[in-house]
Amino acid sequence: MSKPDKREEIVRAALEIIAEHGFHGAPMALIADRAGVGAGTIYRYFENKDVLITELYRELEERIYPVITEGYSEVKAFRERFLHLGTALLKYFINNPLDFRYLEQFHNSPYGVAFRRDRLLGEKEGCDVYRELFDEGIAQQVLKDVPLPIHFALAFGPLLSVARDHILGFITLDDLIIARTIEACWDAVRR
Amino acid sequence: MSKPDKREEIVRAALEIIAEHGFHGAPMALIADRAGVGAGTIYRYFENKDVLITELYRELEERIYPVITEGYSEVKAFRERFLHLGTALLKYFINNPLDFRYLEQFHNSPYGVAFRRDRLLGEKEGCDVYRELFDEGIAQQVLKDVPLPIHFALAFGPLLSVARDHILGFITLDDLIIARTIEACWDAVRR
Amino acid sequence: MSKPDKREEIVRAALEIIAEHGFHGAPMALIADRAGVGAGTIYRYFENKDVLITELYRELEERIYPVITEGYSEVKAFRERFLHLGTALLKYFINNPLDFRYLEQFHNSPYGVAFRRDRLLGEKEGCDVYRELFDEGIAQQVLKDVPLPIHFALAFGPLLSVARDHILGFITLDDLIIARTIEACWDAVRR
Amino acid sequence: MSKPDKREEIVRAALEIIAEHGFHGAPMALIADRAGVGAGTIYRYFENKDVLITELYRELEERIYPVITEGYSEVKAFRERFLHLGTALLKYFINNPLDFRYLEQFHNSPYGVAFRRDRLLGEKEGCDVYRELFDEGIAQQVLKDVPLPIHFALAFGPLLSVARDHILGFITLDDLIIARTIEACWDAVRR
DNA sequence: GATGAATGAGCGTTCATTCAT
DNA sequence: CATGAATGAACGCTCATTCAT
Repeated sequence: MSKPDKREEIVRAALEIIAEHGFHGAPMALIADRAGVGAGTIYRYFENKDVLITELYRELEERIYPVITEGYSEVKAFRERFLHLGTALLKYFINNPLDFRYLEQFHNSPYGVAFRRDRLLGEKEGCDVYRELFDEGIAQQVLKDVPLPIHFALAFGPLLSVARDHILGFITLDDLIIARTIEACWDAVRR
Repeated sequence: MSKPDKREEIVRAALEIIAEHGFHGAPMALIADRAGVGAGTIYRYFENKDVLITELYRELEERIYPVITEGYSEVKAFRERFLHLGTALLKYFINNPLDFRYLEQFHNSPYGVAFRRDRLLGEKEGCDVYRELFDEGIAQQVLKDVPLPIHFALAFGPLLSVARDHILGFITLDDLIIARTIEACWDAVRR
Repeated sequence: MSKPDKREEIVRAALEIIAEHGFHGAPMALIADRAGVGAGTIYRYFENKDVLITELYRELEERIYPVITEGYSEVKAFRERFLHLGTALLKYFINNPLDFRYLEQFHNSPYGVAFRRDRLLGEKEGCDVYRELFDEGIAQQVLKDVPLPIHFALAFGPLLSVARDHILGFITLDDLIIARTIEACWDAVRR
Repeated sequence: MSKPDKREEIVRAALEIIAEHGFHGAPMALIADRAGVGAGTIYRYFENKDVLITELYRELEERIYPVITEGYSEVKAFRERFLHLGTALLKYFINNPLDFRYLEQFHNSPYGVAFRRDRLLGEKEGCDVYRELFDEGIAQQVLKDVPLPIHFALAFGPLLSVARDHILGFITLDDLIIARTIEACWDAVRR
């Protein structure tokens, strides 16, 4: 197993175990085991558990981005673009429940809060397609006159909630319901 | 300090610490300290940490209910009732950030999932005003034709997200923004 | 409930619980509960748990003595007396399994060792019928020429072992087997 | 210190402390200390305290067996074989008082009872020399006509009692007394 | 005298991290 | 580089004992 391979295995193992059992149900020794490496090896690639967790988050973001933006064109109508990005994200979550559950764990934790604070304040790079789209929508007065974070909430709030319910088995989403949900989000944000 | 006082102090301390640091950042010894009682004392009132956590959740629910429903009248127009309940809940969260953060911690944890499963399947009692309202709205075709959990997501998803952002200091809500946010949620669910 | 009653209830409860679950499976609070008294009340009658345990032992000894010696006559033949005392003790244990298990717990513990040391060294009073009988047997050369403790071992060792097996359900004793067992013990000690 | 060394040290420390103070007088931390290892280290070798206790018991059994059976020959006369096994066991106990006291603690505890039940019912392997010897003696009518457990009681009961007395300093055994004691046991079991 | 709520030392156990090999 | 045995601080929880009522 070559060096980058080990790193990858560690990240994969961490994703699986943390998504399923949470940060505190994921001992480093178990992650190492599942990754097929020694416990000490993790510390060659990640300074400590916190770094591993944060790094994994960043990798997930990067993995999602190209999937979301596939077929996305900035020349399409605004509404269409909104629906595209919403639908793509929701479907990504449904198809990658481990990723979703990890992201949820992360957001709902001290890690996530600190991360988000950096994002908002430091203007670090993120899933900026969304930001650009909303900024444009506000500028063009297609979207309601509320601050950006409210729009994020109106769009992503239901989306995450619906994804969670689906993954936990409380509802079963199909294409029709997905479409109606995203359109409802559109009703929320549009003027 | 009288008997019920101690229980109350324990509950208060647990709320504070868990809201701030999560379940795993809240050792029983620290809760006891903050409550001004001995470590063993907690176990006179709560069988174990899990029970304390679940019980605290239930108490919060009970505390919230009357506040939410104050001034709520079933004879008012549907839209008005929706706005009332949404606004009341959001304001409650803003005014009681510890409660909000605790509820978030709870929902995003095995406790919360199990709890919710019971709610959905067992039809246990809960914040049923919401359920009744949505059921009525669907029946009367005031609301969009999507399953109940989708409506919950469309209404509560943004609300929780907005409350979180406010409490974490990412935005500052005022009455106007609150009103616009809830109205946007109304746009999402209404036909 | 009058004062001596409470003491009696405590002793009874302690016997039951300790016999069943051992010293460490018998919290004072549980004993108090079973006795129908407050936890603090035990300390009015017994200085601490150790004293309760030792006191209970002494009471059992006193309870056993008259049962054992009933119908016992020092004028009967030596062998007959031996068989009487052996049979009586074994039957007592079988009929009072709680007593037996308590005594076993006690003997096999620091308490028991200290107690026995006092007995042997300090010549404190005990179940002296046995001692007198064996002393006489040795003096009269009816018994083998080995020290007194060896005789105790030869007589009581099998007896306790057999009682334990019966109480634990490994064997079922009847009058015939009991008789044969005690006679075998007689073969062991007699010249 | 190499790996098996640590395990050995832990086992030795556990034997010492438990033999001296009983299971409940032997905190894991103390065992670790005495073994010269960290508290957590014990758990690398033994899943938990119960497993350590049971494992230690098994090791003692295995340690004893070859000592007992040294010079034992199945072709010798029955009486001689009985005396050999009895004497060997008693001497082993005298020479290894820690082993003896540990075994006593074990037998007189839930562990021991469960263990023995398995032995009797499940026909698991154990110190089967004894069983075979007694079975043969019963079959050949050399031994009295009583069930096997009675024979065990008649032979081991006094033996354990005598060993205990010696180890606690209540008597001092020498070869003569040992021989007489075992011969007395022989008188007990033989027809 | 009787109570039982309160205590806190002490237990068995876990796990992030280190470091000799 | 990689390992995994070793660590020990920290956890949740128990229970003998005390003392205000």
